[in-house]
Amino acid sequence: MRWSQTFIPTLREDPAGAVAASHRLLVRGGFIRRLMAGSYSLLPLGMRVAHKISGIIRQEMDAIGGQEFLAPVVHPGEIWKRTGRWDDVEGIMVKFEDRKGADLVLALTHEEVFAHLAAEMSSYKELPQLWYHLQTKFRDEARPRSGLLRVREFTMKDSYSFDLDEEGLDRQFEAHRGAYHRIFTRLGLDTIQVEASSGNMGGSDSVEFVVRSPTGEDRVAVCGECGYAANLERAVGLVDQVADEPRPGPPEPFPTPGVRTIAALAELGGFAAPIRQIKTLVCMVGEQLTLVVLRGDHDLEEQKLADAAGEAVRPADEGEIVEALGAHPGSLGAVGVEDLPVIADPALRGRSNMVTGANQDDVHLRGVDVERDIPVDRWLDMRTVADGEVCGRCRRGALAVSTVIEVGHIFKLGRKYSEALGAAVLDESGRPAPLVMGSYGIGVGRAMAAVVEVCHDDRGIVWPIAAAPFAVVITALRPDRAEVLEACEALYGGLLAAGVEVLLDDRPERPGVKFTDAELVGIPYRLTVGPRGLESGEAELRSRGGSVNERVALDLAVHRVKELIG
RNA sequence: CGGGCUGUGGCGCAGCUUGGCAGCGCGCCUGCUUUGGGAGCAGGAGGUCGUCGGUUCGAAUCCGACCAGCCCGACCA
Repeated sequence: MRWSQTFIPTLREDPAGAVAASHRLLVRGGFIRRLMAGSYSLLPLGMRVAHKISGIIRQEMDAIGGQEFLAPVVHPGEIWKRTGRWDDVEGIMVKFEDRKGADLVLALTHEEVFAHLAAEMSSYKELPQLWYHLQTKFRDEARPRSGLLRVREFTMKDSYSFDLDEEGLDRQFEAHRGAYHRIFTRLGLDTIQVEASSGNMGGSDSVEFVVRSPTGEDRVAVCGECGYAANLERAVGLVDQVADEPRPGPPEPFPTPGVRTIAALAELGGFAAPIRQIKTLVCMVGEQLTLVVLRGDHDLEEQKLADAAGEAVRPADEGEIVEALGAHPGSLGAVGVEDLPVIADPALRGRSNMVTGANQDDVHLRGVDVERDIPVDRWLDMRTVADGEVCGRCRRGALAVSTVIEVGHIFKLGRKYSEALGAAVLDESGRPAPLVMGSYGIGVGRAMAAVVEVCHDDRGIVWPIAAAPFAVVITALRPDRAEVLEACEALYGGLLAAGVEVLLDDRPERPGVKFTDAELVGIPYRLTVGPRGLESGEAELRSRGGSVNERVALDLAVHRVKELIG
């Protein structure tokens, strides 16, 4: 393509409010434009990158036996009601009605539709199946942010596997693990595979593919010894043991005027160090107001609690707390509370001589023996692991916590959707068997943004060749001179004939403008053709990453470029 | 949903405190000069100052409501 005739609106300045590098650079480079919060148009350059990424995804999905479909974006509410998600995912699901008043929803994912399609199968002989599509999803996120990293409308490659049994599912799951690894590697992304919570997707196991980046929204823990890696929503570490000095007698109230936080209480002395406090939180677990207690220096990981309890969890509001306990947050405790269930973190097991709130404002209790004084109903691991903690699996290595971008997620779903939607086949013995499903997703735009987060410098994007909108840009200096234009056209024609994706910068701009634009846009190779080099029949060939910087004879340039891009 | 902030030509911003001609930089158009790292000169186009209402002789500016967006948090199939 010719730059002069292509819509590439580059900007000299960062867009207002853009913080993430991928956000700034994709907008400045003319790849994307925002329509509303969390909705972006792909411009020609962005579309080319999206095509590259989709192409790689298709190749790898096809290689593991995937068949490409295209399912609709607007679904009948009916199928979502059948799986129960009509109510479960309230909030981010956009619901509306057609002219007849029938319920419709915008696709947030496609388990229901594909399970519905799978209901047409009738024999185990048709299995296994692996179906996928690249299709728009819409999720009315509470807070879209960071350009393409978290949006409301996006294209996702989602695939769905159907098997007769768990062994089949395991094979498809492992095939996806391999395919995803290859996809991200080809895109230049160094991914970590981490155990993750399945959230309200349901199902047994899930693995996220994540890329280390400070811009990410997720945090994961990775063991340096055994390779254990898990999202903090699930990660398990070993808690350090604390030796308590026993203190005889019942808990003793003491006045703590104005003390509302763990830190403020700790200032009263060593006896109230955070590690010697009991943190009492009040949560709505399902429909039940529940006391949640942890060690003072530990944080609650809500998802771990939700998964362990098998219920949705939300923090109680202040009104609910005061009504139930008669005190405000800051003076709460679980000692002697009989009318509410108490869930405790195992780090509190066996602890004694601790400090906690007395359920009376400005009063705390000391000398609390956890198992003696608190009526614990359930012990559930629900604390957030901390950086440096000992690995919960190998019990030797240290867990390193890092911030990551989630670029892919694979789920073992089991039979939830197939049972709800009647997707079953007859097995060898002639009995109906609900299909065992898996689902697997990659966000195309997020992958694009992740590549930019990882591959950029202070001048702009540095695309890996596999994702680049063009492999080469020919920068024509003084295109108003016939000899320059002729040489560029010859090169351009030669590269096109050789099947190289080439952009000819034929704009009547000054050299500096062209160089900076080429670097901002991030095209991997640049051939510079100007009067100076033409005197010796040469062009200058540079790689955006800096590893190549050489002069090539014009008649060898096509060959040399082919050699470099492979 | 809570907290903080912002809305002024295509982009980035000033002006608002103390009401009185709507400005600057970049970009854009025309001409001339220039051309190996964001050119110079001259001329020019382009704005319901987010929306609605109020105060006032007069509102970008003051007041109210609403809308939109950004950042932090909550939330996140």
